[in-house]
Amino acid sequence: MDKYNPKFIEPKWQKFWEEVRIYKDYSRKKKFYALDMFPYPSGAGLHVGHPKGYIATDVISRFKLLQGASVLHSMGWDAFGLPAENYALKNKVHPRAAVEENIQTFKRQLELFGFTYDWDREINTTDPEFYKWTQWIFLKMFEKGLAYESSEPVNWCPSCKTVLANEDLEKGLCERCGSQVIQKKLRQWVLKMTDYADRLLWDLDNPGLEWEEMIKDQQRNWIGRSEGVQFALKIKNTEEKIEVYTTRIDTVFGMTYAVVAPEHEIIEKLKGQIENYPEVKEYIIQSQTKTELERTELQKEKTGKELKGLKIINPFNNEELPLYVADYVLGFYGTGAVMAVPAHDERDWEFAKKYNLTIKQVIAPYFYDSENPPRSDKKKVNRTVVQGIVRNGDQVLQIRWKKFPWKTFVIGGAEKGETLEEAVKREVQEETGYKNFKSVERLGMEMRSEWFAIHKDENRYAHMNAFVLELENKEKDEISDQEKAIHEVAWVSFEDIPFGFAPVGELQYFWHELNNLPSPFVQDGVTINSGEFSELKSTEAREKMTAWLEENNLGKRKVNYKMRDWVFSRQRYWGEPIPIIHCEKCGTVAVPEDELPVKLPEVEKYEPTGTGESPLANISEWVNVKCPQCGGPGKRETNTMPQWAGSSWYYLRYIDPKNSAALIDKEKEKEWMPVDLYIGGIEHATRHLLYARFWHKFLFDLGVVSTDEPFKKLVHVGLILAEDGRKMSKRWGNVINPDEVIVRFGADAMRLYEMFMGPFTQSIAWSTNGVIGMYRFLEKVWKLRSKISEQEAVNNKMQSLVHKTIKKVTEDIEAMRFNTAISQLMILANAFEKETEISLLHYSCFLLLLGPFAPHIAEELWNQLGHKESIFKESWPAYDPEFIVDEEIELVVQINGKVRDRLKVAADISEDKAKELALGREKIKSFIDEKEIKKIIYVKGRLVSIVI
RNA sequence: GCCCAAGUGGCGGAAUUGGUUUACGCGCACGACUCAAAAUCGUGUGGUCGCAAGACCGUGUGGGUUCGAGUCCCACCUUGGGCACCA
Repeated sequence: MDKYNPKFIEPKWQKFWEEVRIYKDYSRKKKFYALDMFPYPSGAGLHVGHPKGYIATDVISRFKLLQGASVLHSMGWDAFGLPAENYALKNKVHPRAAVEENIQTFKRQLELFGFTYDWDREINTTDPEFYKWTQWIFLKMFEKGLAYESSEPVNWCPSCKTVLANEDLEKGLCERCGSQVIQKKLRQWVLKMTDYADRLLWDLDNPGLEWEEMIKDQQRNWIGRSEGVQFALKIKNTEEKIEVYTTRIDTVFGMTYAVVAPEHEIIEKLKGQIENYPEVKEYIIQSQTKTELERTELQKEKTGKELKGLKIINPFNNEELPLYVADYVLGFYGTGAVMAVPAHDERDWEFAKKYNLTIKQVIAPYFYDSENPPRSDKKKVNRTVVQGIVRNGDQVLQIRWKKFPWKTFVIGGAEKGETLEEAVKREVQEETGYKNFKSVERLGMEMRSEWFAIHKDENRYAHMNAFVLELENKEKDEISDQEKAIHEVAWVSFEDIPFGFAPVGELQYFWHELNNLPSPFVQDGVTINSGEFSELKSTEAREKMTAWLEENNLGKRKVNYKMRDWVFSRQRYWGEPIPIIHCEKCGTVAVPEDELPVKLPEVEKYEPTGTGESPLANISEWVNVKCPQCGGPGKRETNTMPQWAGSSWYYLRYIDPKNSAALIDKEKEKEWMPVDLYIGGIEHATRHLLYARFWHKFLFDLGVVSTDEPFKKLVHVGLILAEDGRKMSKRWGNVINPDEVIVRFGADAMRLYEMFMGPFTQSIAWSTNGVIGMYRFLEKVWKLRSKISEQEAVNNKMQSLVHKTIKKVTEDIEAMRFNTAISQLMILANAFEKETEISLLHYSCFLLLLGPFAPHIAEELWNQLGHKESIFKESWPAYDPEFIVDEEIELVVQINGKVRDRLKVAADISEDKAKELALGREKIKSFIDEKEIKKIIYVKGRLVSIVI
């Protein structure tokens, strides 16, 4: 073989690896569990984006193998669920047949890459031996009261004809088919995920959990924990009260009305006393028929109706306040009722504006004391300063630049007839003595956003007022950045503001000030107009008011979550049957464990019925069974589990795939868990990854697993976009099939390219030319064979480069910086190319480093060197720090920070010698000339910086 | 609106964490081999001015800190991603 030809090399070694079970040696001391998110075997087959994550896992697996670890790395199929079923329906085949066919395609495609999968451990979520345990977990949850039936309204997709979990929605639409989801009351199985909410949230902060911060943030957001107070508002002249939930009890004295959601029970209960009940009823019907689209897209115009005749009482001051029904209050969150504080809540404010309700300010901004900034959090302090000016009595204080190095304040104001811009310029010029104004001379040209101007008297106020009004009349995009900047510094009369510190910034704020309205969105500050709770910091007030409510038995602390319980049943055929029997006498009864699995029966028609029943309901011989408890007539649950069930625990099964007695053997579990590295798509951040953690914690509580988190390290794969920069999709016709790439360039070139494209987690467009580049590199490596010499390494420079490469590649693989690892390999290959002879040792070393990325060619060349054993039985090379040190370095000479000269010096040069050499250079002399040298800075091994 | 990430050549991207901006790859230009082309090899490749030596300007924009900023601080702009009436 003279020419590099992957077609001959790759299948040969793939077969070899399988035969010698090179990566199935599980006897080594160190363990490494590498996990890929197993694919959904769709009909389309793989596109080039799919394997990227698998390649990375494989690179690391081979790297760990070479480092002497036993590596668990397998593959399986997540084959239940809507897409498989919809595909089957469309192509008029049985889902099982479709899935089997698709798996074959996927498997064939994956095998082309030479992955280190142990196919003996292959799993399939639709295999009864697998879903037996999915059902078993469900039963355990049922036993513990975590799986329950509910008839709350749920998301229903009219096109897929099934209910969906909150996690299955994308902007209110069905994630699968994009249809508008409606709310429907249906009996459903629900998993009590909220019981685990706190653990799911807090364990994200475990120091051992090496997850990307971004994914943790998404989960935190999704869980949406909020701490607040729930308390009762009595309804005047009745025995009834409504419970409200708030996180801002410190604003309770600003409550000027209360609102209930349209579905709130109080309306029906007290309809006799609601004077305008017909009107209210009509409003409720209207809002219920509003589609989700209207509710969200119609610019959130707030609507509502007063419940006339009902007055609620604020327990803090016994004020009687009106009660409204409005659909901006959500029925399912909190208590479905809120206290409304228009002065400090944007939504309430909008509503109050529209219906002309009282707005009462109860929080004032801080007085800003420059000696004691109000917040310890630096970021927030900055914001505060940026939006405000300090005042002390009649005097405006200048904030010292030393204290706030990020901002310079200019004190002054506009004279009559001056624009604000002119005023600022003038003031700045008058202040030229100011130390840090480097570009005062350029002031004539531009306004700088960091300058603040402050008015001094009413005339100027009026002037500024006009300026702001002028801006208000412009379209948003007509306003230039300059104007925005000016606007930002514009200042208003702070005589109106109780604490002398007013927010400025957006027009909205401004408008409020001009109209003498309280600033609506002050989030934090000091309470005012709050009776005995006045003049407290918000946080303090919150604490005291909560305590007061608790002491008087009027309310209690409560934690709320945005995350809902997991709606766990689907009215579709292709899923795990829920192992429950409904008995008239005994109610819902668990199928006994020894009867598991409850197999999915064959049906003639597996189309969804659309009635809220699954197609299984029609098979009477399957449905009608004896009750396991009383032996009387019972009916099987006909709903099936959602797509995410099997994937919530599959990673455990790879460890012990054939165990028929238990989900997993305890010893084996301890040996392998947790997963050391988990790689997959970011789209699973709030679905699969949350569900899996939830189930894992449940299994932990059961004692089935020994770790409280399943995945130690989690990294997401960056998307591969099409060459046109769009997502790869059949719709655009820009999908690239990996088969074609492998046929043209081989698996090694493709593996290399996908790892070389850029940072692993980043989305980058595919480039076939890039693959060609990798192919050339492999050809180069191939050709280098002819230069191998058995002689010992004598070339010091080459020795150093080889050791540097070992260091770089080792560290880069560990940190998953594959792109720079490959760059380094190329640098070494390029250096080899320039030599007439390459030491055998160096070349062998290079092959070992290349192996994880391009295993086939590495194995072939290793074999050609005369080795009988696989290269992956070798051990990873170590580098010697001694060889990495350069003998000669290039020293940079800077003058005032600019590079003026470079010189080659010995690496161990002394500081004095370096300075002397630098100053002795002709070029440097000519730059220094007659000028005085103020300072010379020396950075070892890098540079000499001369300040003149 | 809120939260997160990111802006560096013609393109994908490097940059020892404050110290030579543009490593490596693609593309492009020129040269060698060839009757020719492809392939391969070699050389060059941020911009402006200049015959040249060289000078100046350059990491989204405007400032700041520093002998020195892609990197740190402040504000703004743009592009992706997530959440979205969650009280």
